[in-house]
Amino acid sequence: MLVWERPEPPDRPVPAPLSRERIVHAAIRLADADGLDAVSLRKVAAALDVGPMRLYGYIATKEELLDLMVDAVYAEIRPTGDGWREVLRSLAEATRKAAHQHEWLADLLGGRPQLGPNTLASGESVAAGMGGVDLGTAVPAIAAVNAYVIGAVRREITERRAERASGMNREQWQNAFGPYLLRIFATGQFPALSTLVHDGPHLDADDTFRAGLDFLLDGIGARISR
Amino acid sequence: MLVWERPEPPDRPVPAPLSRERIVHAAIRLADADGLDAVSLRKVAAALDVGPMRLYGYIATKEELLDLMVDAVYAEIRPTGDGWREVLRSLAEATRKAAHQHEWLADLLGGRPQLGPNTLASGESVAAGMGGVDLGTAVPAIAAVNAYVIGAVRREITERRAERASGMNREQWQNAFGPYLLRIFATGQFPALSTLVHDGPHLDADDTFRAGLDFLLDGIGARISR
DNA sequence: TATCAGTCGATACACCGTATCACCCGTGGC
DNA sequence: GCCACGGGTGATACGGTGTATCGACTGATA
Repeated sequence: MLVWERPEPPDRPVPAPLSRERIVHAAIRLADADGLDAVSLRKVAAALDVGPMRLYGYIATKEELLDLMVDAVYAEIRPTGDGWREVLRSLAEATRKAAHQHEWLADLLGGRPQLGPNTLASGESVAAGMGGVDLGTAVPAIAAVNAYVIGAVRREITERRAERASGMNREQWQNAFGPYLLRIFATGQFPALSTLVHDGPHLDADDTFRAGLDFLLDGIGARISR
Repeated sequence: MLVWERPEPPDRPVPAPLSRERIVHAAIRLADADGLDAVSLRKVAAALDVGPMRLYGYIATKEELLDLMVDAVYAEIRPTGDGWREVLRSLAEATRKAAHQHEWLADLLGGRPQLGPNTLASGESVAAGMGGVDLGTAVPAIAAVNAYVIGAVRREITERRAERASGMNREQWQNAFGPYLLRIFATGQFPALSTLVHDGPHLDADDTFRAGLDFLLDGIGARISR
């Protein structure tokens, strides 16, 4: 058998070897582009030019893949700052920023126990930054900030999607849901809510997030200095 | 034709006519029993002794069914109390209680815009109870409490499921994940986190939820009385 | 060179949400 | 009283999902 009968095909370069990292990265790219629903094992495998079953040599289940995706994003979430307040604020802002870059994170945050290396490293940064605060306060404070961030980011991304789905900007959104809400409010069933929506401030997403976070940090601060 | 020729068949009573309410109720029962994954249009239809396509005469899509389920649960969430603090606390506790009775609520909360009648009625109760608080504070305060509740409930239910999945009680959970965490902590990569887990308080779910909620309400109170 | 072990992926299964459309039944018109 | 029609119903179908199974091929070893 002659050597040149099996030349290295130049237009089909030898693929990089499969790995957890390549799989997770491909899944993240799919999710970033088309949302979490676009992440199926078949599509991830296809993006890697591989049969679907091949992935099971690297991950046990789809849930594990989702967990790995979350942990991969946590690589970008490294709270820093001087003092507990800056650290907790940094944690919140970094998580929110990550969710802006990867909207699907909002669907996954808080939905599974996260014990991956990057998540733990993020936790380590927070724990280290709480130096001086007594543990009896630090533990519930961290838990509270985490809970707030999960919920706030979830609501924010949900609202963003709703706006995007029905037209583009907030004005069009009001045109879409406005009639329905106007009709509801016109019935007079919800007078206080109507007043609140009508006369209340129309904060943007940034201000809303920070206002809530400030409430929480103020409350924590009051406990610490007590 | 004689009257008794068509008696009411006693063992096959005429089925109640189909309705949104009956569909939603059946779906909630399925979700309560076996989780959200057990809610498929086919199973809901089967529970109602009906073909799957029949449901599309009452709901447009599965997402709409999920929205209706959430709104139905909001019928139980009617915050009451004297003064903004009691009202917000009542909102939080009632939502948490509902999630305890319907764990799937934790998966849905905050994941879709909720404009159903019961959700709006709940919002009305909150808005009405905030009387006296200036709107510039009330709006972000309500948003913050909602965000906190969504995240806190999500984390709590997630943890409860993890415990239930790996044995039964907290001790068994520690035996399941303990070795992994011990090995991680033994590497010394996460000293601060390790200290926090080791020497920190081990609050139960009730205390954790209330501690975070108190932080938030304290912070809101500081703003109101300023 | 022959055998074997192990990896890989094609195929299969059960299930999903939902589009389509033939059928059947009840009703109105003749 | 009979028939044609129209609309609601639900069987069937389609394209997708996660994953179990298992035959075939590959590479290494005796």
